Amino acid sequence: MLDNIYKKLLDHFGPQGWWPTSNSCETPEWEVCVGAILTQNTNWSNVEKALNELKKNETLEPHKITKMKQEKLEQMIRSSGFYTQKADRLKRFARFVLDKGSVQDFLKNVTREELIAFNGIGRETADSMLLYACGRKYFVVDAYTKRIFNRLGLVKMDDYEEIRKFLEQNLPNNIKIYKEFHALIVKLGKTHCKKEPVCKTCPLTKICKKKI
DNA sequence: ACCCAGGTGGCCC
DNA sequence: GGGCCACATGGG
Repeated sequence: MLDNIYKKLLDHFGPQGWWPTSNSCETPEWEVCVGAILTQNTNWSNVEKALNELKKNETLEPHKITKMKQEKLEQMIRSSGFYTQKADRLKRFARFVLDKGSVQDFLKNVTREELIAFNGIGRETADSMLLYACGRKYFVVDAYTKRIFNRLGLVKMDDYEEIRKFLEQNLPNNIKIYKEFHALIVKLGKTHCKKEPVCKTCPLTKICKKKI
């Protein structure tokens, strides 16, 4: 079933290529983690501006962020919104990562529980980092995922962990599919049926019981 | 002038 | 466990 949905979305939209990173960063995985924090309830284009600002000034690397004045960091990431909170989160997170030894040590050893326990990282941000930076099979559940799978009648709840487990139990054992599927769900959510329940052009129309 | 965006934490009950 | 609310910018 999920297989079928995945194929339809992939056919319709094509590969989304998440998570986008620039080639200019020494460690793309670190850039993914920074992006994951900056994109909390924020349009990606605003996040890109903030990331470009950090790259332009060569201050994206974790040790630079730990040393930077909070006020300076706030101004550099201003475009991503909630910049006071996010600057604080980034500074503490960079410290947290470096205290693991290195970015590579962090990626290899950090646990989901540790990430969620970190103030400023919730379930979705944790799973985004685990999947797209650490390369581990955790499905990222966002508001679109909840909305779409509820309207498809495949889940009947709003609970993050329940939905994540449902997806992980029914998805092929393939990390590329985890990565691509989440991105495709976001694409679908952004482009179709924002104002329910009309969905004439929805690529899932034929398998929808309810409209997405 | 609204409304939304690749959420989270802190309250409150 | 869920229901509100603040947090803030930029684009449609």
